Amino acid sequence: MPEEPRWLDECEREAWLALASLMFKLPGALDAQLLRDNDLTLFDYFVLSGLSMAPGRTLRLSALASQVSSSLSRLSNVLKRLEQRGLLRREPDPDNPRYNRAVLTEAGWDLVVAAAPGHVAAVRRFVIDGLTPEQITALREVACRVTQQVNEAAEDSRRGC
Amino acid sequence: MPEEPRWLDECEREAWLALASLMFKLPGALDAQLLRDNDLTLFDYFVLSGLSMAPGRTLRLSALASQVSSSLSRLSNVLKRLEQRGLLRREPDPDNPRYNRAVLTEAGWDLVVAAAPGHVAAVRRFVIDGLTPEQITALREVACRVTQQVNEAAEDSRRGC
DNA sequence: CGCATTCGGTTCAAGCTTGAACCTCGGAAG
DNA sequence: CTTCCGAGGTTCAAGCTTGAACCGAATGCG
Repeated sequence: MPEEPRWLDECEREAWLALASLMFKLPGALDAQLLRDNDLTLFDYFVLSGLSMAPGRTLRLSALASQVSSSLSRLSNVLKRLEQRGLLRREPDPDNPRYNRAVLTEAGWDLVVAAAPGHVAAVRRFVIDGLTPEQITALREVACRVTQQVNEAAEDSRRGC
Repeated sequence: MPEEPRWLDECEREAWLALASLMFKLPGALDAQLLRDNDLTLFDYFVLSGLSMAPGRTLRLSALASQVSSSLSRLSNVLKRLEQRGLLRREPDPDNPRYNRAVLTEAGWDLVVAAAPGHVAAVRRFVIDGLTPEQITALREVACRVTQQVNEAAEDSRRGC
């Protein structure tokens, strides 16, 4: 249906290629640090850290999934592994027993506390410390905007079923 | 070794979380469009597109790997699949027969040409069209900077062996 | 000359992600 | 009442990525 598509101009192309390069490399770099030092992937860390900041160190699974931008399927698999390592438990939500929640254990909390400094240092090294304050603000705005566009598209295509 | 780590302030944290969210969602959204419409992953597309823009539609494997920010191992696996689909060939480099090159076939070229409009439209929809020209420039600078930091860290750790 | 290292690339096993299929439970609609 | 549907989760097979081990060909370097 696109008769003559609108190609990217030079500036847009460079921005997109740079972003693509970032997307391909940054996750690997952060994964590598966490795996080496704490035997966690970046995704594992986000899950545990998300729980650690929630009231009662607890979240409903679907809330957790949306917080870490993942499918329920992926989250379920990861939770199984983390539960086997004793870092969290799954249990029915006492308020509404048809929901499940994930609860961070003491061991899970300790691991987040132990992993956080190294992880934050890596985020600084790779991302934050190379940028000016204006660039950090711009990054936040751009990334929020893009995330929002992606979410809207996802909702649209759900509606379009 | 980190006595009291430098945590992220509110602004830095927001920027980092937004970027993380982007990194988790954007690749999936672009993959989904290409898979649905052209049976290619984003990574496949970058490989084919990289070849299509190279002189002679040909690149040495290691040059291609660095262009698409991937390990040689990953590239080798992907090339095997793309070669089986007849989209490219591998052959020794005539200039220096100990190197191998990947050469885009006619079918590969046709597929890139067919896939490009839809892919560009998705990049516009998810990324470019939501941003002002200043934001696009800022994005390029930020993403370049981050990529560079990651590359430097990778080189450092290679040196540090 | 010979030894070791590096570079370019491939392969393999282990682990991770994805999407589809499935299950259960609680409404809403007929 | 019962039938249907959707939301919350889980599971499974298929496919992808990763890192380590490996190979052959050059290129030091002693």
